[in-house]
Amino acid sequence: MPKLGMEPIRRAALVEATIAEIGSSGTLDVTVAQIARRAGMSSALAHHYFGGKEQIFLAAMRHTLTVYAAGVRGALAMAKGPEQRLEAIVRASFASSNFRREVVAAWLNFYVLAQASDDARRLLAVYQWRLRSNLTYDLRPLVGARASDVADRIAALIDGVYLRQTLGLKNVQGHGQPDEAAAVATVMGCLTLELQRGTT
Amino acid sequence: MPKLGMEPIRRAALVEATIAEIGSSGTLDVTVAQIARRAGMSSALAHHYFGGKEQIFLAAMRHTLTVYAAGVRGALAMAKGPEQRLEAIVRASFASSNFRREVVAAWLNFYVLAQASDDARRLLAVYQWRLRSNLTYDLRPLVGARASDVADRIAALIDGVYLRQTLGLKNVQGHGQPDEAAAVATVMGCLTLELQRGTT
Amino acid sequence: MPKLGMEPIRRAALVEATIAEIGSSGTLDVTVAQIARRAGMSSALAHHYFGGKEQIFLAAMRHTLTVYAAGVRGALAMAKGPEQRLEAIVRASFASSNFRREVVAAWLNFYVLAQASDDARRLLAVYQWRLRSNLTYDLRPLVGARASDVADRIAALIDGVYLRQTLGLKNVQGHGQPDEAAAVATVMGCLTLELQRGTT
Amino acid sequence: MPKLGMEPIRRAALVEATIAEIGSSGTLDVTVAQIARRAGMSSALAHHYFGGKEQIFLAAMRHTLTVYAAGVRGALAMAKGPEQRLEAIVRASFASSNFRREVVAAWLNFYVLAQASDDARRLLAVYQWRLRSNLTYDLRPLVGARASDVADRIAALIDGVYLRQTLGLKNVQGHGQPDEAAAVATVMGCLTLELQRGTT
DNA sequence: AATGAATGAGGATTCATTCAT
DNA sequence: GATGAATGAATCCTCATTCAT
Repeated sequence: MPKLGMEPIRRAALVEATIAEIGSSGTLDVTVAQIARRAGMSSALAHHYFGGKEQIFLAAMRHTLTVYAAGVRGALAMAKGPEQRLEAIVRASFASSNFRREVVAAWLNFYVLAQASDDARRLLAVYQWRLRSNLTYDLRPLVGARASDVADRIAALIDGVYLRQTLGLKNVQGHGQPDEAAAVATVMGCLTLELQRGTT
Repeated sequence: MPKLGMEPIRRAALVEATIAEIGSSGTLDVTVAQIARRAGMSSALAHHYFGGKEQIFLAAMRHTLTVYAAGVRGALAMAKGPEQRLEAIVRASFASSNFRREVVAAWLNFYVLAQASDDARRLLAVYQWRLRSNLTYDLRPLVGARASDVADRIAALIDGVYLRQTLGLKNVQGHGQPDEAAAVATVMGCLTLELQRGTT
Repeated sequence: MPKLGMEPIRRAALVEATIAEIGSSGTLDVTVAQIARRAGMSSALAHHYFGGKEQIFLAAMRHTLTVYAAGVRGALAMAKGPEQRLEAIVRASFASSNFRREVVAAWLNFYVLAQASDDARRLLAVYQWRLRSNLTYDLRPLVGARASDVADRIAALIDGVYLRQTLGLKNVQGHGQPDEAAAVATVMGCLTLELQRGTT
Repeated sequence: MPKLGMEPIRRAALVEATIAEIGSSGTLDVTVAQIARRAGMSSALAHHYFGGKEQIFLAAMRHTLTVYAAGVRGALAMAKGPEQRLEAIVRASFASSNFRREVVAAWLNFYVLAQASDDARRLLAVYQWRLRSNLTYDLRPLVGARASDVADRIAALIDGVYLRQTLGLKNVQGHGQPDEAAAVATVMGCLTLELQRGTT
């Protein structure tokens, strides 16, 4: 029962399915047919709407990064002062919407995709640039000239926690399923020390 | 001219070629034929020696991790006292033998491989366990009960620096090519603060 | 705004588009979607009007041959006597309405279509039969019993000139774009000799 | 039972099969699988040896043109004097090795291929150039300045006879199966008149 | 020890065609 | 009348893997 205006619905379904499929296989070795099946349509339709596999991947990536960015933006909107804002960024980074098994696995694979696709690399670069920019902005009043270095450290730490999470091992001290609290604690531990040290 | 004792030579050549090929493509989407060609032999011979593609990958992984472990061990042997030993671990992690573009790219892909292969996951788990164990051992006398948390933090930070390096962006403040000094500085910055805080 | 009597307009547009598309690609490897797009409608509508791809092709063929036949008929109507009529046929064959790059390319492909489609073969056969018939009729009084042979020769020559034109090479001595005058000269050269020889 | 030196054998088999397949379908719409099956191997092997479908087609074309050229060369070697040489060319053009149903059909399709492939176009251009060159060379002493025009005429006539043959209609007065004698007669009829006219 | 030969399985992509609106 | 939606069926091509030599 074909209707009009299916395109956005189909595209969204495919993006979700792509993340889920990458997440569940842990790999980019996912066929368009698998993705399409999970999204409830034929692979031909997937091609029709996206033009090709890489574009499907890129759309999934864009979506993931957009959701992440929205989370950070929302958290920042409610935070008062640099300290709160920094913690908001960290918490948003591990909010349950992003820090789920499948999303984390997809994230890892986006880094791989970025090795081969310029578009993908650009997307990731923007994400990193924004994160670093956000961190630096709020670190400046707190740690002065060290802001830049500290931002790098925190950003790397966040990515590192994500990366370790992909193994499904206890990233900090717990479970196996992503542990938001532990992840936040790991990063905040570092951040706290930096803030204590201050601008020296 | 078939020779005796060719096996170890062939295997080593294939392992090197595998890392190089993964490194240069940035992906596990590498054909056995490519690897074999780079190693100067037919793909049939590669199969003969390793039995299959996955085993080639695993051997490459094992090799990479072994080289890394040897580097750490060597560095530890010359270090005196916990502080020196900790720094030795960090330095070894970014020693030029490991921290090269292609090796870093391979490393990333090993994390992906670990998502799909139990053997690969085990190898990475051992690496992480060993790193954490080393760190905890030397942190204990310096930060007491916090050793475990700090070890997690440092380990995650190291992996994060690696991960960011894959994008070829400035991982800390510079360049584009792996910058050993910057990487060490990033991690040591965190470690120093932790040590300053001590056991409180 | 659906209108009445759209059918003939749509059909004509599709036929034109088909010839143009075959002409510009040089091949029958043309998708219905391409044709429909060029004709300014959806491919579904193209199917609606023609029932299928082959019928679209056949319609384009029929149209091309019809235009050609009309050209010949018109030219014959104004010619006096066998010689003039023969020349009229030759001239009409290379009149600019037919002897255009895209039409020539389409023509070539109709020969290919005729290999696979009986309907197409019939259409071409009729064209050839008519041409031969026209030629023979006017040759008879001029070359007597040789009329049949000469007609074959002239007909083959006309087709040969068309065929060579598809390569875009100098069909006779010049250019690259269809050269009506040169084509006519080539054929008339042969015809003139035959007429000079007469009925012997 | 794999042997060595299979490559030339396989390639030859594929070339033959390609011509046969194009000939029997009358189209370039032939799948690699069909060709490979006819040649007694898997389609994968066909790709292995040729790299792709277009190259298979080009090889078939090259082969066809090479056989034709060899035929002409052989005929010329035994001919004495311009007249004999000219007739030799014409006869060779319709020798049974070339003038077979399937080869003629393939020939037609090579013209189509030439519309889309530069390599194919080049091959056909070389054939035409050689034919024209051969004709002109021997026509010069017989028809003087008209050599060039006459060569064009004869060449076009030869191609036209081929083209008409693709329809399987009586190209001259007979049969349905290629009629070598009739074809030769058609072309020689024209040539004879030209020679009689001489250099005027 | 080493490889050319060979293939089955699979995957991205295209396209004619159908259908509900 | 007209079209977006949707798909099954192909087709080209790749590749890991096997085997006979």
